[in-house]
Amino acid sequence: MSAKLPTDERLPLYQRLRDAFQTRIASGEWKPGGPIPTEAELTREYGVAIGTIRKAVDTLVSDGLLQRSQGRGTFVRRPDFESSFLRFFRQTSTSGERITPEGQVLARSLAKPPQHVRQALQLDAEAQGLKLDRLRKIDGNAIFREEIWLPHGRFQALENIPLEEFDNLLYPFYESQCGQLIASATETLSVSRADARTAKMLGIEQGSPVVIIDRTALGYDRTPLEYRRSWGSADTFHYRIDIS
Amino acid sequence: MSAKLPTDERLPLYQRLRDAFQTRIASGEWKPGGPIPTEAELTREYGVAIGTIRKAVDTLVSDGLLQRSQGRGTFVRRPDFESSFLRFFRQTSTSGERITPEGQVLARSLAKPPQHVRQALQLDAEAQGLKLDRLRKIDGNAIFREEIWLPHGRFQALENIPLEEFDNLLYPFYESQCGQLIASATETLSVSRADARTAKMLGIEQGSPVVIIDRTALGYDRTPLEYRRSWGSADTFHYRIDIS
DNA sequence: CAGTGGTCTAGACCACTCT
DNA sequence: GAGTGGTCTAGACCACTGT
Repeated sequence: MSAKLPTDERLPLYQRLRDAFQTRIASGEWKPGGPIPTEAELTREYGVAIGTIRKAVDTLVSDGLLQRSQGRGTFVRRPDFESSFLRFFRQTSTSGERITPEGQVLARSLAKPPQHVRQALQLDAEAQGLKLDRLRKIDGNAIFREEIWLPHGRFQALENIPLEEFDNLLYPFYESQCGQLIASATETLSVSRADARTAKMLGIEQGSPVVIIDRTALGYDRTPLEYRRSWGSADTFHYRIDIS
Repeated sequence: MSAKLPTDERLPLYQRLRDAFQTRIASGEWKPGGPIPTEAELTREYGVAIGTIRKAVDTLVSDGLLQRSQGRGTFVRRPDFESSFLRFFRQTSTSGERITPEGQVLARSLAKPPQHVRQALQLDAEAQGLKLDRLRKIDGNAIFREEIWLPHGRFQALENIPLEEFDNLLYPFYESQCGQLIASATETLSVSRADARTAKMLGIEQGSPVVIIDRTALGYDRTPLEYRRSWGSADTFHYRIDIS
């Protein structure tokens, strides 16, 4: 009855189970938002004690991949980037509620990405990239602008969709149009001064401080799927962290 | 044999154990860097199963308060702020190793702290604060400057120590001189432009972008012990986060 | 009510560290 | 070798969710 656990036999059982679960999420067998089998079922399927199953699930829960709900089941978590990103540019005026800024794709092109983008997306020198220029607004005010690079191979479907039909949130859009799921991301934050183009788009003075956020977004199998650079006025920027 | 667990009886055992452990850390009974009793001893002392002890310890480990070491024991973690803070201002030139910047206290004064500091330190309107002006350098180059506010009551010992005798790292210094232990902190990051004083101290142009980090540091019992504002040139600033 | 995850127990054996 | 934390098992009972 016990299913095969392909990973290294020397590893602890619960780690091998975690890898197996992660693979089932990455492959789409366990779908984002959907439930995974119950602990009792997994116990039967893998032939291990329920405590071991629980420990494997625990690690994925603390990694943010799964979500438990007592009495209902355990679910594949759908990561919520847009709001997490927004925390950076906190509107001082707002009532404190979460607002998702509008997103408008201004331009699209097919080109060879520059070297640092190639590296982030792990593309070889000849690979083509799909580039999107995008503006994010709240209440009609430009908050930040974005340059997005996608590996052409996986995102061909986006090539012919009219720009007006791009959704406000891109990650669900990637999922519905291209079957590509974003699972996690790494961001690097730095500060620079606005160039002419950025200043014009954001309605700020050229040379005034801007925050730059570089994001590489990964799929469940940790393949890089998107590289994104965002520019926002530094004035509205506040970021909070807890250390221990 | 079972020790008393003062916290709410309706809470799960492992959470009440965690609270009890946290209290023993906060009180100094379990000292930073030192070992806590073995799991077997705790099992006897509290009269619960070892698995429950382990779960309580697990939560404190993932909170960063404890650290396990197989075969040796479990230890109270001494948080390592200085290096974590440094990650922000990463030297592009360096070899990638961790360097602790030198810290030099330039001035000290006793004054009523401004309102936002009072609030952060939870001081009443009449309370006095000890203020330190400090410069942090790497290889003799100023990296950032700091303004530090301490509640006078707990830090009186610092009042008469010659400024040259302040250590490079303040948190161990607080511990040895005043018996005050820092356990965690919250930081807020924002961007501004250098005023005349900051520009001069950092050797940058007035008006150029600077990163401001506001930190409130807490003791193990979550009492605010230090408020600190740091200014650094935005050019050398890079901060990395992982989202999921 | 049946089914889910949450808590708790008791004990076996393993892997590592120190002396 | 003695003692520590790490892994794994097996099973009992509780709390919550949906029907």
